[in-house]
Amino acid sequence: MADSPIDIRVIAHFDIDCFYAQSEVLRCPSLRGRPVGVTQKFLVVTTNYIARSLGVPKMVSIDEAKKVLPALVLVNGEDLTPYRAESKQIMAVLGRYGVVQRSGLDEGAVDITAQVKARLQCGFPALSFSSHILGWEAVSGEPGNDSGGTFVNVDSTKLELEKISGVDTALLVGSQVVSEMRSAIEKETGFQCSCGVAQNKMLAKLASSLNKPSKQTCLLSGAVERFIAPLPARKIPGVGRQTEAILLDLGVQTITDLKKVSVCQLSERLGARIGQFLYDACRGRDYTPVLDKGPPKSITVEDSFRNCTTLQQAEGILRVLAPDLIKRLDEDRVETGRRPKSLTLKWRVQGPKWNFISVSTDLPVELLSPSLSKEQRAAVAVEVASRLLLRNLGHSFHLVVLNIGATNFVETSTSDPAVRDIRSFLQAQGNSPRKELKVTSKNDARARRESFKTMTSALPAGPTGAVLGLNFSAVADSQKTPDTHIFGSGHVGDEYQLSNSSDEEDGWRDLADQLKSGVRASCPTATNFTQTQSYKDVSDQLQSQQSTDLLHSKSIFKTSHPAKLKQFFVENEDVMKLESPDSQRAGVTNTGGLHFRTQTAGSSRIANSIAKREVVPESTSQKKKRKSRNGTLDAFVIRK
DNA sequence: ATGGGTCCT
DNA sequence: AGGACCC
Repeated sequence: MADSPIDIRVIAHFDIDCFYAQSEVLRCPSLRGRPVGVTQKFLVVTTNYIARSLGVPKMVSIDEAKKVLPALVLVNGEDLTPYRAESKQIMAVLGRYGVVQRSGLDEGAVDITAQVKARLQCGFPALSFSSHILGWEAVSGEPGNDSGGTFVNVDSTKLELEKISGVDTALLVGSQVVSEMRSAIEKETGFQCSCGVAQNKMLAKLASSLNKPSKQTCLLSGAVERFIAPLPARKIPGVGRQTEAILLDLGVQTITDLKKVSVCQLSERLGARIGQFLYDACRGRDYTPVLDKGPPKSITVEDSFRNCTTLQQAEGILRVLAPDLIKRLDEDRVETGRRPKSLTLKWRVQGPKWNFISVSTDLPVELLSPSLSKEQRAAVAVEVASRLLLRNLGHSFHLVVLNIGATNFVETSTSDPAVRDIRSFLQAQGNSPRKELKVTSKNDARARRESFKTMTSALPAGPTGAVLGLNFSAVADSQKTPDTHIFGSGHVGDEYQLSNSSDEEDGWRDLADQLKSGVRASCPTATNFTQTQSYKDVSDQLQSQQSTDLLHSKSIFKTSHPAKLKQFFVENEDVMKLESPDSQRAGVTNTGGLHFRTQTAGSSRIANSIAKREVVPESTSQKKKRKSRNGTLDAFVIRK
């Protein structure tokens, strides 16, 4: 039965040809035309196709490779930094054509169904591309080739359109799209790749490895069964050594063998999930969508070595690794705004058992603190890691691999790209229409906003203040510990009820009274930091006191969560640094990222607008007035 | 094996 | 925390 058009998918699987080796050749043109191998430690991890044609496969020892081919040019590829950067460029090109699911630096699946459908809107589009095609005979009337597919320069004149099924039509148009994608990648990044086009991720991946390098293979529907039937079960992505061994025990070698085993039998030996997966896979079925997995869930650095038997040696290794980790975490923060919560240490000891041992701990906030030098932060990492090692290894050990990394990333206020660079953000406010801020965090950001609305609408009408820029609100913890506050992030445009007093300090006191009167039990509200002390001062204070007045003159709240408060200060330090005498002069109280302007009764227009939750641009006269005092803040906009 | 990653249990 | 899998 034919698939309904709504079920048809066209998936392309891309695989950059010998990625590391190609990268080295691209960055060092004198290598072009020569056999090249990329090394990590004592291994040649990959070779270009020239080297392969001269007898050097990938994953051989350097000694062996040199013996086979003395002319082999070896390049060290232990530092993945350039590969990561190039991979990102390539993935960005792919991303223009559909959702991309990366797997490793050099591979990815792209769902190009939408592209295909768009081209079929106006009937069968003109085709012009070269591809290997399995099942060619069914759509052309020409003879086909089952080993690797028929190589054809496709154009519409070769096709017997009336004979082609909807699925195959889509796959052929998809191949046209893929041909253009490969050209785009090569033109924009220099990289050549191989590609498979099929109805699902598994088949596309299998097809992509059929013809290399720099070739594409299309697997038409009629050829699926006979293509996969003779393949070893191990070829199914997801079937590794262990599963292969169990299948062999069941008498299964090929996909054809696998088809004869019942789901029950498979599930018995391998668990229901893998059982069902294999049952589908050997029939060419893979219903899993192409999913963008987002930024990495862990960032780690590691090294391997021959002997590391003392803590001093381990620390030496960590001192090399830690700066790399810090650098990568910083880059990640610039890109994503998130922060890792856990530090993991993983190692392998010498011996027949090659398994990794791993431990994790809370990642010390100092590791990410912008006020500490990179060296200081690296030293913190080394210290924590070495303590972890000492605790878990005892005194006699022999490490061969050491890995340190960060996981458990959480969104922060700066995870929102719109507020990541508050400097440009604030500058942009005056000139551009207000950007809708997206609340992306899966946590309680939405709930917080909702409860905030409840709070602001429940409060009596009256003069109101509004947050001008990025703000942080203190979320009341719970009733059980009065005077306890957890610090979280608020949002641009959140509104706060302030006092009608023109005296800032009274305003804050009123706010505190509101909180005390019970509003805070269920609602987030504003808190008040002033930026008169550096993080270090606060940190010292926090360390010396269990509960501390935040700051002298304007502090209202106490905290019973010094650790969380400290975390908050570290997280937001870069924002807090924005504090400038200018904003003081402007009559704006910048309180640790909170930009408040107190509205007196005279500003009824704005007060009303806030009540109605309108967007209110600052009036020209207001702006002029303020600009005459200072020019740092360009807009006063209230949202919702 | 290398220097990374993923997801599941 | 460890295992199986992927490149």
